[in-house]
Amino acid sequence: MTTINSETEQKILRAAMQIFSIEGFKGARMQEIADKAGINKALLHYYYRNKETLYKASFDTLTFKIFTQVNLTLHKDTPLFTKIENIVAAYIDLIVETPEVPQFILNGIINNQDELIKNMQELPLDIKPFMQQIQNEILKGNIKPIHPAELLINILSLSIFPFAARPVITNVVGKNIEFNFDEFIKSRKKTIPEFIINAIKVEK
Amino acid sequence: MTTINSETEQKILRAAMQIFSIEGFKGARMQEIADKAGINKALLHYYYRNKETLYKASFDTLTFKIFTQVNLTLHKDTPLFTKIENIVAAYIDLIVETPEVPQFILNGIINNQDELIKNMQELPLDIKPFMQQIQNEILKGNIKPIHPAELLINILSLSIFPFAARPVITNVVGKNIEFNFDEFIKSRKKTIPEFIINAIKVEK
DNA sequence: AATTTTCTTAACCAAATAGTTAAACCATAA
DNA sequence: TTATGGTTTAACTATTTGGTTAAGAAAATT
Repeated sequence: MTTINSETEQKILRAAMQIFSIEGFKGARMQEIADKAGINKALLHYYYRNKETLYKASFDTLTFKIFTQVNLTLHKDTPLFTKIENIVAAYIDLIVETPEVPQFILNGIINNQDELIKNMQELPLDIKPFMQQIQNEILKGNIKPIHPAELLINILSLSIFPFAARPVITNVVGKNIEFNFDEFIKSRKKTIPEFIINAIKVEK
Repeated sequence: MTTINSETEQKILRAAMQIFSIEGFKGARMQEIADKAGINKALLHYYYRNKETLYKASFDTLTFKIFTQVNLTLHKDTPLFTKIENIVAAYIDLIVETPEVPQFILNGIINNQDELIKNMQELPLDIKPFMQQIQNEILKGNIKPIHPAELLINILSLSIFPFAARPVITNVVGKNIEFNFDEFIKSRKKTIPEFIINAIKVEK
């Protein structure tokens, strides 16, 4: 490859991320990925020695994108409540843009790709400043005592889970009432931060 | 089989649920399931014609267990806040007991087993009374306005997601601070309901 | 004791699929 | 023009694995 990231390589990566997300590691076929990328199997192996290599490249690309994004939001010097809004919005936008992300990550976990998870430790995500900010707000009496890690996990849970569980949600809820998932997600950018802020803020 | 559910059949189902949870449908090997069940492949096919049958049986067994449990909690005639505590506790207990559940369900989703998801519609889960109860509390001014379905989804998100994302959480959080997942989960039976109730209750 | 059901062993088949290889084509840049 | 590296085609291999089969052993049922 002449350039560090040739166009073809990008096409392959994009295709691989999609197929792996939907099919999982074992379920994905190299032929299918090649087809989706608009190339052939031989060229696929020309760029990526084997399935593992391709999978790892896909996983790394996605996680790096997410972690960088989240890390950026966490480090910006904004008031806590605004920051919470930003984190939620960043997550939701990211997932709407590339809906395969949560499935892919969870699939990576499920397939017990321990190595991959270990590699995530190398990724840029430093939650200490955010945790410090929360501690400060607690000390100042602005929010109720809560473990900073727990607050972060709650934010992630509320933002990500509905995407992973989408089919179950639409079926179970839709069975009972009128329900439009896309509208629901749109509204969540507002309702999640509201929910969280209500949960932690101290009435004065 | 003479009895409706022979001991062997149970052993197979248990093994299948575990393997399918970890490996997914494609990733699971019949031989591996047979080994885990302590029997041989021929007998496996003696009880379950093929992989699909076995997968469906596993999925149905698990989902039926969950849905029945949750449905029971939702229908009990308890005050809303108590009910929220009960739902969370029921979920956490259930997952701690059979940790493969969330992974299995998500794997089912990922593998696009549309049929299976459709089958879930047949399962006993009627959320209307719970939604009615929430509406009543809103009208009585006891809790802030929130879409009942959204509240339910929030409850599920906070309860289930950490299990699905466990490896990521332990790595990311553990990288920054001392973190014990089991203790964290234990504490969640209290902190999740607190968090939710704080988020929705009206100060008087 | 006779019979039916459950279970094992072990060999086998067929399909799917990861990965290889070789020969040739094509664009581009030296 | 020629050399190089990206790309295609197509055939081939080796392996994995779902599923079958047959013969019989063990256990339960009659």
